Amino acid sequence: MKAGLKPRYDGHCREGAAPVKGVKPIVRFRNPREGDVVFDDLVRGRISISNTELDDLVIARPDGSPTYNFTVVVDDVDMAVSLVIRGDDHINNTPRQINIYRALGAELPDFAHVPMILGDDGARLSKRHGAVGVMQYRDDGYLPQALLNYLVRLGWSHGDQEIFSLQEMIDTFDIRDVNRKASAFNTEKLDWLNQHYMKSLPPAEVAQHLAWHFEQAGIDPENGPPLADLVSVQADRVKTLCEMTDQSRVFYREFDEYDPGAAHKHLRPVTADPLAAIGGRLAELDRWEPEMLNETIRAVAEELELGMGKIAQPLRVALTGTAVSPSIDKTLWLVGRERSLARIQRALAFVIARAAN
RNA sequence: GCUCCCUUCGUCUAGCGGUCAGGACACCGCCCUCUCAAGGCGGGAACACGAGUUCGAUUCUCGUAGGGAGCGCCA
Repeated sequence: MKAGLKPRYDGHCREGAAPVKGVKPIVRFRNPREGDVVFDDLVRGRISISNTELDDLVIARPDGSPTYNFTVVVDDVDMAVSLVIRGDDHINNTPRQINIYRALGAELPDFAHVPMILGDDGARLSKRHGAVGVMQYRDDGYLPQALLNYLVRLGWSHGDQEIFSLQEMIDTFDIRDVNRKASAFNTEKLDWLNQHYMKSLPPAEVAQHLAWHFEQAGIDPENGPPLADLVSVQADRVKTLCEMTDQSRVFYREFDEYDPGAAHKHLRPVTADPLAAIGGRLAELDRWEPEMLNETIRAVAEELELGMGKIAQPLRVALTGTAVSPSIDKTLWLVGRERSLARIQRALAFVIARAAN
């Protein structure tokens, strides 16, 4: 090491030696001393390394158990593995392994060393930092299609195409097109893809995944609108199924109290009449569909000569307890007839009580 | 220290000697609008650096810098 050389085996028993009493020997691989090991990596291209850089590595310990670089080769030869795809941290091991393949008289597989994936912050993923199991993404509310699509585009591309169905991935993917550079995971783009799939997949399919999240959150889907209906209106308002679940509670359960800010701003005494008028008109409806709900609200607004803002916001707070929800017709639709009428009455009572103070 | 690998917008990428260096996410602006979104339109934003090769380099070669990996009787 002082001479700037690598620490390595001195070749003491390279040409063979008699067993030494009291010493349990290890077994080393007799690596060629001259020439280069050259291989064509499917993603890196031609890689060449001199045999002088390779040591006579240990392949069996004193107890006879084999070591990694040896077992990997033996195992892959046994299984007739024809293509080895692994992280690029194994590039340095490959020449040693190739020499073992040759010594074994085995056919060489193709090698493809793919770069690793970095975290959102560009730092390497590790157990301590950022690394998670795939199922974590389900827990976090991502659809399988979104994760797959995101991952396939990380380090690989097919022209300018961003959206890939599973079949398209299978048809167009080629390991040779994979990039050599490590890429950073970008959750914002995953979010975008997730929303894309929530919006474009059949609502019923998304609903199946959503049902799992409802169960996790302890919400009974039977206590409100069909999940597919929910998906159709919430998909373009949230990034994940978790958000969708969180923001949809109000359609399945009563809320405790109004958001203070929203109530203060929108449930004012002046809204009593409009709310009462809307409640009355909605009660007369014989069907409860977005289109007629929308017409009804607009008609009331027109009759009272109020802008939609003056009508929709108080109603929104009445229905959901907050100032943010889907468009007012869809909100009414999802809350459902009975629950909507009841909540309007509740808001009315709140407004009247407030006026009395 | 030695060896190997990597380097285009903030991020994911297209490019494979001649392009106004293209797309996507994100960001900014405008439009739409009952809130929040979604959507539409537009905008800013990159070839790490230095030498070569060449009529011409993002592209080919060699250096430099920066980053990563390996140099185990761990996998």
